[in-house]
Amino acid sequence: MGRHSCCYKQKLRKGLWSPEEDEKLLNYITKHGHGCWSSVPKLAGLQRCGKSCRLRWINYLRPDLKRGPFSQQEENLIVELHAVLGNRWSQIAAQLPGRTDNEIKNLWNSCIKKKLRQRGIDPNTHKLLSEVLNQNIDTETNNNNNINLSPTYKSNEKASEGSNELSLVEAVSLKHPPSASENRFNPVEVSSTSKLISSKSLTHEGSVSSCRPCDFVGYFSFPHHNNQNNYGSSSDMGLQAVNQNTTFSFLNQNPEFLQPSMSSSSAIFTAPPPPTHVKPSISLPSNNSSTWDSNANNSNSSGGGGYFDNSATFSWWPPEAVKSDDPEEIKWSEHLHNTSFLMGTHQASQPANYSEMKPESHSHILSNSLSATYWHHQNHHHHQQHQQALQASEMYTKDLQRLAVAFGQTL
DNA sequence: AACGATGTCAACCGCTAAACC
DNA sequence: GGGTTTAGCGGTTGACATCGT
Repeated sequence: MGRHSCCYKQKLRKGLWSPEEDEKLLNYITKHGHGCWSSVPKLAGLQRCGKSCRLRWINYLRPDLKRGPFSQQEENLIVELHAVLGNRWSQIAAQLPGRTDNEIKNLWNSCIKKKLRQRGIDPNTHKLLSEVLNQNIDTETNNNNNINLSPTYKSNEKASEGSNELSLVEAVSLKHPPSASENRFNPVEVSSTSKLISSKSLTHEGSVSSCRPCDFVGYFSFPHHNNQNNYGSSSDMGLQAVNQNTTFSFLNQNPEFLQPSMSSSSAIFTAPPPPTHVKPSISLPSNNSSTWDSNANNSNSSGGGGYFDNSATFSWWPPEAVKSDDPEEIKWSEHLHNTSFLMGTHQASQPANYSEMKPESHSHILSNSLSATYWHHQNHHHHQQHQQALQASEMYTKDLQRLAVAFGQTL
């Protein structure tokens, strides 16, 4: 770990925070609020730079932080959100109250990525690794055919690395849209989620070899677009980006639209009707349900009645990943009929009190304030959801406009 | 018990965009 | 309009913990 340039100049402390420092910062912000971060350390009597104080507050001292390990449902949600948002950790964190972007990023890099790879899923694209391999071969083929990518796209290539943003193959498909009969790199597919949803794996009433969140995003969000073959307006794109965020809550609330009659390695899905109303973004527990904490704590309970409980009854892991001789795992796979997406391993549910799981110097403060701050989450989240939906809309519109510029298209 | 490999996570770095002057 | 400051974000690092031999 290095030191901020400002820390060098002022010979400020670096590294781990001591309990005394935490207490100073906590006391100061509790009394005065943070105001301008650069002035906080001086006023709080800390030998730290403002940036360091801000980070410490956001990632550790903030009273509304949820402590303890991630529940299975939280992990599933992160995977779902990552399939849509890519490495936009702050936006993902915004959907998980009490979790920080740093925490989620760490979890992703240390744990979830590994789990996905173990199950043959590319964590960057959320596609089967074999599919990704095929795409790379396609890409090479296209490159050999002298398809020139504009500098604009190339400059974004690194940015989209590690995310599910438009892949090279997808971008090329915009430049060279296939015929309707081919329907392989359908622009609609790109517009729906900034992800390619291969007609090979999802058809209107087709057999799919694997069922992944990214597939359902495009499919259930915009089934009425299936036969379109135009690029749509930029405003359409924005709306679709918003719709895309509705997909998971739509699925969670309408599991009947996912009726996988699992037979060996394939499942048949019937097409759902288009959503009749749009509920922006991933939903949090409603006011009628118990708190987030109780939902998380009930991760192993099938009848909790919260955000995660009406989940779809399918798994997006390759079937072989589910098969196991271990009775415990078999039992777990049965349990998953009542859960959202299968993360594979049977992890312990959240303890009743997070602070008990991970004793911290300020755990008593954090746990005491948790329930109080949850009210704040509940009451402000609808507004937050709306803002995030708008942001997502703008974000995808920008991405698509960038690509449009790159390929001389008008969106 | 010792040691290296691996995993976890808090904290830092560098960058960007917005706000401010 | 341009320079500076600030806030925020994602990538990376490194200390520490745990595991395996």
